[in-house]
Amino acid sequence: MPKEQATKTLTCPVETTLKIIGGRWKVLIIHFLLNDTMRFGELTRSLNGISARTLSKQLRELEADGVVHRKDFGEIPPKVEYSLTPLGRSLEQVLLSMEAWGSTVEKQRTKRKSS
Amino acid sequence: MPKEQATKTLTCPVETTLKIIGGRWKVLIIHFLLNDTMRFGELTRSLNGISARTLSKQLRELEADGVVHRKDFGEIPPKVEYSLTPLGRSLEQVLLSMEAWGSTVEKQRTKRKSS
DNA sequence: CGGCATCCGACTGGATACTG
DNA sequence: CAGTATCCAGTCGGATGCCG
Repeated sequence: MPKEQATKTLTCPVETTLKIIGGRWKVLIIHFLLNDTMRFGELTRSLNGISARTLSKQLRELEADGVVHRKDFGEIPPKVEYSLTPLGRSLEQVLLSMEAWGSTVEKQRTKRKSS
Repeated sequence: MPKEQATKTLTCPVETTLKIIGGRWKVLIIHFLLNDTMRFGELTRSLNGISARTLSKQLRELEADGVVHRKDFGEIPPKVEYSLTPLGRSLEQVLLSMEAWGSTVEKQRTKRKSS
């Protein structure tokens, strides 16, 4: 039985960050959770096309890395809420700088196409 | 002949950034090139353990994405220098914020271990 | 509703050998 | 020196089906 374990520390903090947020849907998940606490089903609908297994895995990894908090209400029918930890919320600055840079790349590409 | 093509634009600028710098060695390559223009062999030695094929591929991708500039001197023996484009240099802010966040993660992990 | 188990295909990156 | 060609292994994420 493989116990969930947090991403291994690499030599460089930048790579640590990359390992944690580098998953296919992770920045999107974080993006949504920055606005709201959300349930599993809400996330499934927001992340158009993600499968339950994949969403589950990404969330467990984020949880293991201390970015996401999982609150299980232990009810029937099941109810689980996901939110960001303080560490997760502190990722906003990183995402903002990445978004700013990504935007300049996209602008540059548009210019190249029209030239 | 498979033409090198830049990473496809995704819905979100953050994912664009991730696609471009998400490769196994890319942030390290950028890190070194922020300090210096470097030759292929220098990079090989700096990135301990990377194979020629892998380094070549990562560099071509970074070049296709407009981050790295490749200058071939066309001499025998071959001499090629790699440097960052202005766009590549503008990544420094992104790497700094990622490094800052990654450091806090590592500190937190250390605390957890010692508790 | 919120998962987990199983199976699987695609992609990435590594090892090795060879070349202009 | 700076690659390319070939082959291969590990990982990631998707599809599907089942369950409490």
